[in-house]
Amino acid sequence: MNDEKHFSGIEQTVFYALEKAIKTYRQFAQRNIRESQLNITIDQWLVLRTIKDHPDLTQSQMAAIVFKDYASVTRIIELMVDKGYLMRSFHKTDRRRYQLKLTDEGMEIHDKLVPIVQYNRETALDGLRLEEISQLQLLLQKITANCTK
Amino acid sequence: MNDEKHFSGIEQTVFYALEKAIKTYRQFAQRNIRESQLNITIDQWLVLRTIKDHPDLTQSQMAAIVFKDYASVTRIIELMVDKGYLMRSFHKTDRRRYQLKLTDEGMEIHDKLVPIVQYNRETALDGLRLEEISQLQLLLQKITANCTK
DNA sequence: TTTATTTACTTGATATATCAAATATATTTG
DNA sequence: CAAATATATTTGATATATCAAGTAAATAAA
Repeated sequence: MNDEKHFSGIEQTVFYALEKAIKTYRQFAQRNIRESQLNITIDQWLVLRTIKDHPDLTQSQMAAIVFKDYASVTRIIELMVDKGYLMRSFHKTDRRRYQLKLTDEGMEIHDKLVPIVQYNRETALDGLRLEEISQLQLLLQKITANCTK
Repeated sequence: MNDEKHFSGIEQTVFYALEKAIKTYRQFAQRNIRESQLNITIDQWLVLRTIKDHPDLTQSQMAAIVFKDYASVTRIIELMVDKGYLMRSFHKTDRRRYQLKLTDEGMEIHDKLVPIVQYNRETALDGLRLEEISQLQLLLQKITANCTK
């Protein structure tokens, strides 16, 4: 009789809540970035930031950090080189690699993004207590571990 | 001095854990589906299942349920029609819409998937107590709500 | 009943995810 | 050293996400 009963599946699972949370957060974050007139995607930002903080990583290591495929990292870097946010030069000792560095423009974008990202995170976590956040993180890590075994 | 200190950003945030959990789960789930020789993606499964359970929804309503874009739903349906899992006929009263129905093959795939999905979920949540799962769900919903305001 | 608006869906463009295959260079082994 | 193997990255193919623009039919308004 109750219409809700028909929605017995996906909608109720934690995985649904998980997908929904991450997608909603991404949309929210991307919207705020766009509204700040910054021409960059969240994924590009993740990579940009990682390069800035760890300029000596290989792309594979970087992929592991941002949790992306090698191929995706290649293409994301490509786009940011095209946009003029990144510079590629050959690596001193390993010719298979590139040496990546932020351009001035890349650095500028980076710096402008930091407070926005900060705001996004704080807003998304508004009303959650610190223990709740670590609890959340812990549970997510458990799920990750269960799927890796 | 401590190398860990350099990893001060993305890696530590809940959002990182969130992305990682959902991606790991998806990979895990997709792998299990593939190993069962079933030619379907997780997203196609979500849509297939929704059509089976709620055959009278519009594609927009469906998009809302599986939390996807209209465009994505269109294309996912397209692919499953091509694969022979879905049949499209015109809607009796509204010519803008299609009437969607699972083919016999679609139904077969669906039924084979149910236990696999069940297994995937159980495995991913292994070791989590029921209260923890609802706690997780609650926190995720809070985040979603914070990003929707 | 013509016009305007809304609803349902599709299409195009671009970004990313995933898997497999290809390239090029480094490293290890025999 | 030459051959085998490993590592770093790219490329191709296909699926999905997102946004914007387009089409067609239904509904509301003038």
